[in-house]
Amino acid sequence: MIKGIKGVKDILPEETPRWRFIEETARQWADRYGFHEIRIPIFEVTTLFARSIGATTDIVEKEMYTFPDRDGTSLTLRPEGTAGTVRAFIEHHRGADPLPQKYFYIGPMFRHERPQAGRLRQFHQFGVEYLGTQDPKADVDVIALLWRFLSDLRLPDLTLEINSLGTSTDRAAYLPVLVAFLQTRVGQLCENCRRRIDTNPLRVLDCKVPACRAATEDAPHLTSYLSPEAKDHFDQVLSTLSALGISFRLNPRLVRGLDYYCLTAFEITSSHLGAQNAVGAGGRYDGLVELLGGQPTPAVGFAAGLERIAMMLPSERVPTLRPSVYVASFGAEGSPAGVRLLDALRQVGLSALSDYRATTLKAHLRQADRAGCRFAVLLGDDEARAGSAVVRDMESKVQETIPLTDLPRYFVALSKNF
RNA sequence: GUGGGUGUAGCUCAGUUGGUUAGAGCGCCGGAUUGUGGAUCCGGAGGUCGCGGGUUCGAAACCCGUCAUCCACCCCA
Repeated sequence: MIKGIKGVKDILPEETPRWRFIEETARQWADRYGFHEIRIPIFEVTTLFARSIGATTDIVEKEMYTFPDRDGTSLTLRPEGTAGTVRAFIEHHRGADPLPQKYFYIGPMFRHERPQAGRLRQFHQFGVEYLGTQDPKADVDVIALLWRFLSDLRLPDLTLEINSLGTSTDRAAYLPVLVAFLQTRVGQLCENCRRRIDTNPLRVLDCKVPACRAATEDAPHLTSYLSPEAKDHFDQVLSTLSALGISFRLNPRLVRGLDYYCLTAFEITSSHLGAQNAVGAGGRYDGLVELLGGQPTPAVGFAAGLERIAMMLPSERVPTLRPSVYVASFGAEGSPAGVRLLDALRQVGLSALSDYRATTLKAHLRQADRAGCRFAVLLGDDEARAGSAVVRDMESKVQETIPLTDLPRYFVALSKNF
C-alpha cells in the first residue's frame, strides 16, 4: 500500500466542515479589518526565504524542503507566508499604490520537523500583513484581529503575551549587555543555552529549562534598553489594547524565531494545546521590505496555525450541513424516474441524494436516516406509473402524495423553513 | 537529530505462565417485517496479529532488527 508522507495528513470529509468553518471565520474577520486576500505561490526561489527568515535560523538551516529545478535553480516549498507576500508586494510595485496595503492569506506551509501534537510537516496558516505604516494602531489592529478571531471561535484559555524587541539599534546596544550577563551565569545554563550565548543570545531568555529560567531571572530586560521612540511605540500599543479591553501579559522573555521582527512581538497561547502551545504569533518587521530590495516600508503581521485551532475548536461551533431530500426509488419504472427526480431537485438548488445500491425500500430508508435527510421521496413502480411520489417527513413520519412534476417547487417552498 | 510509548478486523480495544480453529464492542450487509428508517433479536462478510529474522515440539505473546505512528526534547504557528 502506498502511504502518505510522514507528517503530511489527509483532512477527511468528517473534518472538512470544521476546517471550512475556521477558514470562513478567518476570512470574515480579515474582511472586517479591511484585509484583502492574496494568493502567493507554494514555492519560491530558496534565497527569498534564506534572506528574509535569516540564514542561521532553524527553519532555514534544517527545516526547509529545498530542491533543484530542472535548470538547477534552488527552489523551496514555503515554510511561512510573509516572505512570499512581501516579495509579491515589491515585485508588483504595490508600494506605489496608496499605502497602507493590507493582505491576508490562508494555505499550506512546509517544514521538515519531527511530527508531534500540533506540529506537522505540511501544516496550514492564516496570516495577515499590514504594510506601509509604522503607527502603533496598526500593530493593535493586527493583534486585535487575531484576538477577536480566536475569541469568536471560542477557543479555550487564550493568553496574549507581548513584548518589544526594540529597534535594531536598541538590540545592538542591549545584546553585549545580555551576553556579558549570561557569561557570568554560564555554569547554571543548559548545554543548549551555552551554545546560544554566541549564536542567538535572546533565545536563552525563553529557554524552558527551569535552571536556565532561574539563572536568567534577574537578567537585564531588553525593554529597559528601548530608545525613546521604541518605548513610546510600545506604550501606545499597550494603552490602545487596554482601551479595546484586550488583556495581555507582558513577557520580557518573549522573542521571535525569525530574524525580521522588531519592536512589537506577540504570541497567543492556550494551555489546551500540548507542548506546542502557540496558536498564533507575530510582530513588526519594519526592515524586511527594504532587505528584500523594496523601498523602506514598515510592516506588521501575524500567522496562526490552523491545525492547532482545529484541535481546540469546540465541536458545537461547527455547523452541520445536511442534505435535505433522499430519493428512495426502486423497481423497473421507479428507478429511472428517481434519477430524473434527483436531477430536477438539484437543478432547483436542493441537496438531494440516493443510494444506488439499495434495492428495497427498507434499505433506502436506512440510508436516508443515516444521511440525516429531512425528507424521503418514496418512488416505486406504482408511483412512477401514477406520475406521483410519496413524500415522507423523516421526523414526524407524516406522508403525503405529490405529483412528480410538482416536487421541485414543493421542496423549494419547504426549504425556506429548514 | 535525540528519548519514551504504542502497533491484533473499517474503528476502539481484549487476548492468561508461550498451547489446538485469534475474540469482543461499535460500524457494515442481510433476515425477522414479500413496499416503510432509528430500538431489539438472529445471521453474514471482514484478519499476511506492522514487516523480517531468531528461540521453541509449538509464537499475536519471548529475543534481535526494521518500519510506521503517537508523545516529549529541540524548534515553532
